[in-house]
Amino acid sequence: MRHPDPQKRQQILDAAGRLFAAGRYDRIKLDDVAAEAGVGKGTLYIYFHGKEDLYFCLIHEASAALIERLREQLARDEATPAAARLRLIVQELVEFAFAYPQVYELFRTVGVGKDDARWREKYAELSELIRQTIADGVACGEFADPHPELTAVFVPGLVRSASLFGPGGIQKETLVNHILDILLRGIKKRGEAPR
Amino acid sequence: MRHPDPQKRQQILDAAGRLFAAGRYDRIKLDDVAAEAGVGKGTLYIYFHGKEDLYFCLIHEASAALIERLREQLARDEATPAAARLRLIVQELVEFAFAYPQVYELFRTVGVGKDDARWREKYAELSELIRQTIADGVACGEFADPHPELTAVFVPGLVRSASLFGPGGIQKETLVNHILDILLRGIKKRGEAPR
Amino acid sequence: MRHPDPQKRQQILDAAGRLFAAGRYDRIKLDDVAAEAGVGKGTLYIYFHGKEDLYFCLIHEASAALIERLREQLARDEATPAAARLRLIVQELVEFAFAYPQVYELFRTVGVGKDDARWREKYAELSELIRQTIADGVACGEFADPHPELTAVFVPGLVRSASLFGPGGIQKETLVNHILDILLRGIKKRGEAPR
Amino acid sequence: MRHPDPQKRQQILDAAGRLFAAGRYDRIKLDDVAAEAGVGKGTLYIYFHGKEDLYFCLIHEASAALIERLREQLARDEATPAAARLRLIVQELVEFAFAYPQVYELFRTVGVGKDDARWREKYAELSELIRQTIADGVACGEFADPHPELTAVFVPGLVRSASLFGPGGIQKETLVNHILDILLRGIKKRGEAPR
DNA sequence: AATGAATGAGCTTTCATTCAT
DNA sequence: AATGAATGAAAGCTCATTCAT
Repeated sequence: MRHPDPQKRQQILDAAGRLFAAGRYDRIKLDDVAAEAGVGKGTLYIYFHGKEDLYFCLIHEASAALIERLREQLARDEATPAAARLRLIVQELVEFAFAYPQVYELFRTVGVGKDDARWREKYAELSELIRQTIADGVACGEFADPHPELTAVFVPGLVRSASLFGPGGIQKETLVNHILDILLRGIKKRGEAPR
Repeated sequence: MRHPDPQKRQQILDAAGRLFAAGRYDRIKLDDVAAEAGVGKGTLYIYFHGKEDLYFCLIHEASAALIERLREQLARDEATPAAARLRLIVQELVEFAFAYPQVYELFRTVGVGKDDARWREKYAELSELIRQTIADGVACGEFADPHPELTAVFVPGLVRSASLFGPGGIQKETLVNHILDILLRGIKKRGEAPR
Repeated sequence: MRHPDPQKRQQILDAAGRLFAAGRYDRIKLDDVAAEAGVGKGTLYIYFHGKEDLYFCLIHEASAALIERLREQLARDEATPAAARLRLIVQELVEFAFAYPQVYELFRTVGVGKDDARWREKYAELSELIRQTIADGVACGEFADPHPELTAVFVPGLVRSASLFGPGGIQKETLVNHILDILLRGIKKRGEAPR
Repeated sequence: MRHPDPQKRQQILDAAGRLFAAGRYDRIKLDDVAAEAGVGKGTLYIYFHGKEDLYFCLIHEASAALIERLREQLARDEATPAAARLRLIVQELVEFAFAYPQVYELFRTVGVGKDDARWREKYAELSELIRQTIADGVACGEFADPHPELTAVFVPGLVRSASLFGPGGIQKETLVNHILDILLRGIKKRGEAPR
């Protein structure tokens, strides 16, 4: 598996992304992927081992890109309070969900079979990034969370729920704020601030 | 499509549930479903229109059952505070996720294409149930939530995230508590306890 | 194969006749035959060995009826000239084709494989009847025909061609006359009447 | 449905012709057609939409070829008397029936359902060709025929009857002559030749 | 005798993969 | 390297036939 022309490889991944995001794995024909990418069907097999491989490469590279962005963002603002860093993460996730709804939709399609080792690994990376942020917040007394590793998996889950099932036409800003509201303060009405 | 023997129909649904939950839609052969159900292949077509129909009936009836249970529970405790009712919902969802992990896993696999109208409808019912509960809490001054319809879709999302990606071996109790903690109070450390 | 209720048997044959005449053998489902006949599917197997048997019984009995009628007619008019007897045959065939277009249509569907021994036998009977009539005409100097056995198979062929492919809305009378015209005198214009 | 290799398409049609002519439509398996043609089963679907399409293409192209030949023959002998032209037609039909008994047999199997529009159209073309020839003969005083359009459908019918049900081992020559005898002069014995 | 639910062999069709060009 | 015609394994589905009731 040499990849003589990285640009053509990307062309194929883009096409595949568009199609896989739009329909179920088993309904996407490689014929269509090839057509959408504007290459011959045989060419797919020069750049990928087969349908499954193409699919997982797609998922893998999309999530790698997302994580990469997140890391960069977080690295830039290392000193800020944990809540701000969490906001950054949520913002980035929402941003991503709006910018590449197909890819976000893709994530949803991933099975949890053993095939998906590569994807689970990426997901674990993402969770860990979030968990660390929360754990930092706890360490510095900003957060109180007995199960940061659990809360961590909630974060992308909230974004996902909202973009899949939430009311249509919602604003990014609104969504980010609401997720953070819930995440940070819950919905329980506070007693009057103690005098 | 008459259904002469409802028991046999259920037999098939059960078998299908087991298989579909364990693997991807396109890898499940109707041959296997028939074998698992202990019926002939043709029999499947007496009770269902085909593979797709079997699949969606499965989803639909599973979620209908879940919603039914929820409604019953909520009806029984109409008077309790909203927080208690929310706990009931989360408990029920978690219970369900642990009791029928296959079905919960099934939900994940549902496409969002137009085919799934029947399923979206069920999902909407579930969300509405939750939204109403939150809205009630807001009405009686117990909750403060500017977007109950958004929060509503978060609730099953949290359960899903936890059961799919959460740390293995977690206790139902712990999970319910943590979800409610987040949902009600968030993770932000409160100011000093009021004197 | 006992036939406990001859009337029910006929009921089935009638229904089958209607359906087989309307469509290709392989497109007719025994389900439909049973429904059309107003009996259970299993009942078909009490009166017939199976689909093939039902089909051939149908053909066989229909042609037997036709031949029976022909024989009766011919027996009644034994003394008439051969041309008149031939007219009788053509009339009867046309009559039959108009009265039971389904059955006539059925004849068309018969395969010529070895399965059809029973039908070929019936067809041979019909041809022989005609051949004999022609041969009689030759014997008494009324006809001149070097190949009566060939002419004999032409006769039902002409009726068939006309009813299958002939112009729609044709009158029985016209058809009979034209067939006899051709058969007896051809289309060649006679030279001026001698002298 | 592109047809990249017309030769392979013909290969398949030939194989299909051999098989369909030998047995009933529903007993012919595409597996066998593929094997007979020496191609993979999937290849059939590159060149045809499916079994039905293959079948009708077969019928259509065979009759198109027959009609083409006829037209050529007739064009060559435009000036000859109508009787000679009719002989040409019968000769050609008989020739065809002997050369491609399968195809002739095929014609018989065609349903008269609405599917067969394409075939009926071809059949109409053939009839019209014959009708025109007869009408010409009538116009120039050679024939007397009050229903040329009816006589026209008789012509292929005669060939068919003979080849399907006629006595085995008959000579082409004999058949052609007998058909023409009947068609032109009938079987009625003429009065004594005019002195 | 009559039924129709159940069956499963066997069909048509699809599509990931290969490979000659 | 790139292609797309060819392939055939494997799938979904049908329906003649059976058989418990």
